Amino acid sequence: MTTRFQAPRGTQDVLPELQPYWQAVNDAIRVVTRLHGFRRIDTPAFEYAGVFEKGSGETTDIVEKEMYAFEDRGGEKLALTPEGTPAICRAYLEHGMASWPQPVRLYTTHHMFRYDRPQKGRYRQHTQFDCEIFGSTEAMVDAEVIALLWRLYGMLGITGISVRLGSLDDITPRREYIERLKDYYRPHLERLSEDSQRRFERNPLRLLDSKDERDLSFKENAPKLIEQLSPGAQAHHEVVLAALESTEIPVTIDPLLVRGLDYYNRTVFEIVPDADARAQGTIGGGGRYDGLMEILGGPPTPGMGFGSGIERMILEMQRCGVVFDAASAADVYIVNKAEGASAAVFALASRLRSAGIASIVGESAKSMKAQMRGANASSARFAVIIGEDELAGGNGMIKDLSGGGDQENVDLARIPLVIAGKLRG
RNA sequence: GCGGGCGUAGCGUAGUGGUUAACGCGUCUGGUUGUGGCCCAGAAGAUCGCGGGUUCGAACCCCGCCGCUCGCCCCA
Repeated sequence: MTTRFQAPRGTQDVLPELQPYWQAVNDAIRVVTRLHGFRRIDTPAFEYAGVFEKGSGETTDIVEKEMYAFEDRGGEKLALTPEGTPAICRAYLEHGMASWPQPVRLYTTHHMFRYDRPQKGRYRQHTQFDCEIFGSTEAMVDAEVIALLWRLYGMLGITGISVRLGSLDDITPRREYIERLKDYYRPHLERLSEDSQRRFERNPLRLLDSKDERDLSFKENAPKLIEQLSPGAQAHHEVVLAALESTEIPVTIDPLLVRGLDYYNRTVFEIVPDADARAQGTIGGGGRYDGLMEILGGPPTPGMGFGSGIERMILEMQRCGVVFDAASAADVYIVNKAEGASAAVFALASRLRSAGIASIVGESAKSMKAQMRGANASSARFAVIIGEDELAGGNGMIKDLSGGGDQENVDLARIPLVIAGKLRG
């Protein structure tokens, strides 16, 4: 052994013992999306880099410093999807979904790739559940999407979380607000933290998100966007809030909620554990993006959606004490101890499986004791022992492993039927 | 990208400069002629994350790298 490989930084193997969580999440996603009339779409693992450069915004961290971008052998600039929404928008345009009945409701689960420093709940490859609704400007749609995600978390047993809701207004009034915000901060620039000085140039909205002590007093007195929304955005916001409050979803208005993507307007939201204020505590978030399709070269098409990290959902499930019983590996474990009986044993296993009975065959080279130990470890309900005596009589010994170990000799041909009956009983 | 903590068999740990690195769980094999779970016995399994340095001697001290983790930036 000279070289030992390990999984690349920020990636992880999902071992069998964790699979029940993934299974539960995927099952719940299928149910909840059906309840809301969403249909599944799958997009490629990589896209032309331009999809994200234009779609997510060239100055966003996701594109600027986290994107896995590369040239293929033909010189095309590609990128592993760092973010789902632009890719789904691209598919919407490419397949003429504007001619489908509107609005179009789509969901997917997709690997996302971002070159970032890993932490608990933050990986270089993670899996995101994405929902998008295209073609509706209605505020009710925003509330519905949030409610869908809320319902999913409920189904998964995730508790102690709440919705943070904000509004980023429409693009033009937001630009005017940003100018007012910069006017407010400009005289104090020298006294701000280094991070905030950078934010002033790159992403002024983030100034309100600072946790640095030096910035706090300025933050408090800064003009808040949510308090001076344009009339249309204000009305929209009120409808979303009222709809959510009508369904007992705990909502707090977060005037400082800023999302990392450029394309959002009006509604933005995050769902966060109450006990965990860190950024990587956020399990899901999204918002409205009425201008994104045009940025990608399509006709004006409103959109609303979210992304939610499945790895983070699972961490929350574990925090909430959600556990699964260890699944048994099979219903039947065949103890194979007859000289030259491999064909007969193989055929028996095949007939059991055809009858829908999960079966594992022991290794004939191992002793009967060892194979019985294997049967026990597999937590199979029955062992079927095929030894010299049984084979000679055309029988198999069915042993019930659940209790004291009752066993009976049964004609080989009848074994699947008998076991099916016992499993039902 | 910046700062802190950690890294010993598959897993959880003990060992903090001096003989063949210890224990529990797990794995494998046995406990007489063909039988599990409990028990008992035995075995396999670790170049002490990797590389370099200090030292007569390093798992233990120093440096670099890799990985995990916590905080920041930011995101799911």
